[in-house]
Amino acid sequence: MKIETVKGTRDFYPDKMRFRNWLFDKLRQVSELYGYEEFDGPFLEYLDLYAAKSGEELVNEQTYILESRGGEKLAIRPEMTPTLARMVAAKQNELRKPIRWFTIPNIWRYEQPQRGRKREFYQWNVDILGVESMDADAEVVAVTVDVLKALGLEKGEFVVRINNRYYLEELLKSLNLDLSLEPAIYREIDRIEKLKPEVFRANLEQAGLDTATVEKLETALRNRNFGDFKPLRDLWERLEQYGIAEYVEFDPSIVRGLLYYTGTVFEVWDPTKRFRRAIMGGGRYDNLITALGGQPLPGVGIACSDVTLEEMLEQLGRLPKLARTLDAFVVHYSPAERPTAIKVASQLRNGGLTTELSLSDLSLDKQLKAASNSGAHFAIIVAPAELERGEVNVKNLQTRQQQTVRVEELATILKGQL
RNA sequence: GUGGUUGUAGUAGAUAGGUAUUACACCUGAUUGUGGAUCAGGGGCAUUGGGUUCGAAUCCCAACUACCACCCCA
Repeated sequence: MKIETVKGTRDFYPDKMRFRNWLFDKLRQVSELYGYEEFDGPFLEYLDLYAAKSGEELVNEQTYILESRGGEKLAIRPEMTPTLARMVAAKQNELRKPIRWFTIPNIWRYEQPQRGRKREFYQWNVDILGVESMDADAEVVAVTVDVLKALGLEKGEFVVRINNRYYLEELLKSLNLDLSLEPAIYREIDRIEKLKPEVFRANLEQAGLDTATVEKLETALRNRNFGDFKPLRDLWERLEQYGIAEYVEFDPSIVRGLLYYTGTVFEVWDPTKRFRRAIMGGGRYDNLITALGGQPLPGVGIACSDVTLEEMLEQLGRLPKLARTLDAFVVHYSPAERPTAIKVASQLRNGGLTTELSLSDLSLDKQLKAASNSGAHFAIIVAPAELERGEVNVKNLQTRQQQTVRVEELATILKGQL
């Protein structure tokens, strides 16, 4: 019987794990540079937590739902923001404001896997709560830009497209649109880039708009100038002060699917359009905490997945080359030297050097080959003749140069040469 | 959930019905105290399950995977 991985899941062999750790380290470093603290929550939540605000599609179609033995409906987390909101609401008064938190949880969504999209993935979330002004939104965008730069992306390789849902609302009002049509209209607006113009027009006319209105809407959505709409003006002023205005652009067609967003919404895109989808997404959610029983507390956050980031880096040829690193590999000439080899290895480890010890009595040839394949900087060869003088051979596996070193000085000397 | 493409050793990549090829990797060896070269030798593979056929990697069906387009999204 051959058992494979569950559809849409991944094994992280050490090679892959090295990349994942590298990625997470970058995400943590940048988050912490801005004063964000890491948190985590449970893998399972009550389904009700998502029922209210996450959006029908996400909850009904994409969430893994299971029943506990006690008959309660549980959900495997399909996103992290509701957990964050629940945690914040539960201890709202004792938490220092503003709340700056980040997390990298694994998230599950029942979707058709394809490139850049799995069923289990890790999702970096950065959130700031307790700030009403656009200062918070600007900070989140700044963290986002810095993360992408830290991952090695350069200007022109990504763009943060920003909109404000209230701007869009006013726009629709100015066109005298029936507000009951809004969800349908938003949906089409969100997809405008992917749809052919004819299809876009046809869809909207089907939703009840007349041709003249559709044309006006199209023109308005092409507008890259938000005029005197204050929240966006405030935001842009800050973005300029951060020095990141060159990485962002205003795009009135950004909507986002989650119901809880209010005000600012933004997405990171690949300007070359190699990805026909957002790489990151986020926005402001001013009502979510009250929806979960807390006092009013505004929030802004962004999320992205390890899968899309990896795909993005790969497409751009920016995947880091991460070799396994090991300081020393200790080999011995014959079984008689093994006790000393063990002592030598312990000594190196006590000195803080990562050290692998050969555990077999294979020929020196084989052991050196193993040392070479281990990725170690040095092979330490414990052999009888040198041992009589209290010395071991140290071979630099890159330069192939060999030196003789007194056992007591080994750790110190190696540290100096790494 | 819908439609399409796909699946050959660890990896890459031939094979258009007749005992599966090659490269790299791997293992063994080349007078026994030194790894990456060279040489010689070696093991391992047609996703799975059915069907057609004297005979299937090859044709047909199904399942599964990955990928692509919808859908949606990170």
